[in-house]
Amino acid sequence: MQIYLYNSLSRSIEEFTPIENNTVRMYSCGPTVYNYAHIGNLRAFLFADLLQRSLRTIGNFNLKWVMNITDIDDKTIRDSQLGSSVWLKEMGEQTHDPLKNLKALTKFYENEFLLDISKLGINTKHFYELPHATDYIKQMQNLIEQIYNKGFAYISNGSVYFNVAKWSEVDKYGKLKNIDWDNFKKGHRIDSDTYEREDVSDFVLWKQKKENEPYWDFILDNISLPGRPGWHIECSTMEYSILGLPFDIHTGGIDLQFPHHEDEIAQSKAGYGIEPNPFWCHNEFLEVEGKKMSKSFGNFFTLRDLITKGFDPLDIRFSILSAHYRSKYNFTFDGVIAAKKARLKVQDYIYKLFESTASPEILSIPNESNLRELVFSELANDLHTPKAIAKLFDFIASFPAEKLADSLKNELITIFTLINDIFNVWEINPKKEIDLQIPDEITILAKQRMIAKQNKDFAAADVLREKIKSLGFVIVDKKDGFDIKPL
RNA sequence: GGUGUCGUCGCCAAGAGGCUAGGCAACGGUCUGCAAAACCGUCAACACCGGUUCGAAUCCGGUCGACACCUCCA
Repeated sequence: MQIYLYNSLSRSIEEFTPIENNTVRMYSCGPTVYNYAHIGNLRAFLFADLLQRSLRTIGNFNLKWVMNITDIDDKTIRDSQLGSSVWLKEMGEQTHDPLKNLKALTKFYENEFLLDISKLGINTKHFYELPHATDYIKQMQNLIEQIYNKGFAYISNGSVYFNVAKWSEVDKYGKLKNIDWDNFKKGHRIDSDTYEREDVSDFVLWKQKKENEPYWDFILDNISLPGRPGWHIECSTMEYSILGLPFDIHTGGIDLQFPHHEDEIAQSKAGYGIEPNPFWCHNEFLEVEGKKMSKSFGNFFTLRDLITKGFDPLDIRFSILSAHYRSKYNFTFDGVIAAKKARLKVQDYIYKLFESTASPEILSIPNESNLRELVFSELANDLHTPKAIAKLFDFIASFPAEKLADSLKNELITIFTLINDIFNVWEINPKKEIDLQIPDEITILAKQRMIAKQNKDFAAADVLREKIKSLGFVIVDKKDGFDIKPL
């Protein structure tokens, strides 16, 4: 099926076709590993996952999906410095080597990050590579050198800056976002580095080392510049080194449009001479209770915070997928609970597909109600998950599982398997009878209740049911007996 | 200050000139001793004020409100 995607470059929905045959090369801006990922971060990764799964399943493309791990920046350096108050003992002993400390901290959070996204239903086997910025220092220096040699960079106080004014003579700077440069310069941008730049819009390619910071040697134009890379240069370099230029799609949060992605385009084009990628896809932000997530509002949640509160990561995945990726999503606990119920409703339907129908009433499904077409055509239209889900619910209501002929059920199992290759929140299996350990105490109370019930002493029966409930179990009456389930 | 997005039923969330989106909740029913679950059914909304139009949530202007970006940020 042809896939259409909104492209931030053209600000419109475009037909997507890969540059090279049937393989899509996609780069996603990944995490800076200085802390646990929060749900806002995770929305961006869930969006990238939705996109790559849709391309695989609906577009039938092979995927080369690359996501970088930023393991060097101001925050990772700050938090890994000797004596850091946020150093955890799980990271090991700190040393006097700043680079070793940096690696220990970032490795720890990288592992936690990979665990988190796995819980959210992202299959880490889908990644072609998860490159680390610190493994590409040489390549970054090489790119900086090319930019410098072509005259689009200058050295100032031991750092190297990109010359935006110079570059603007050659190509547009501001492709992804309209910037009012006159007012931009008047704006309250405050940066300690400002005075070292020729112009506030210039950005750093290479930062001079400071005391007790990790650094790499770098000789540019016969000048020794011990330091570390700027933030934007890493993506340009890794895209080039791993995927090659131009590649197909670049994803990231909408906040990265400017300056990060704008700077990436400028760097790649200035240095390598190639516009990096034709498609830019950005996801909107997630808010919590209608507000930007921030620690001061008390609405800042990491995935593990939510798991501690009893939320299932798959329900978080489904709740985030229930909003379109380009609209703000208002994350609320009630929303996750509603998503859970909706998700389980579909799950129950899937379970029923594995049960045989004794006297089926529905023997065929008309072509216009083909579930695969209904759902995939919505997803193919700029990943419209809310509509896809609505179509799914319409279908379930129109074709109840208990009325379907077995042959239809088998077809639907195949279709649900495909749909779940994208959503990845359901089990495409018969319902498993879970062997729960019911405490003897509960079983005894339940038996007492059944006896009271048989004696028509319903008052006593209700008291016993309440007692069982207070102990965390619920009694479900059946024709001749009862089931005990955890609350 | 500049730029942009958005205000849709109790909640979440689609729609972008005429055609019931959907989910959760609520209410009624089937089932049950009563429940729970499940299933069936009901229900409603387009921030405000003007304008364009035969017709406006949808287009235009204004007002109010929310949020974001311009600084590290998904």
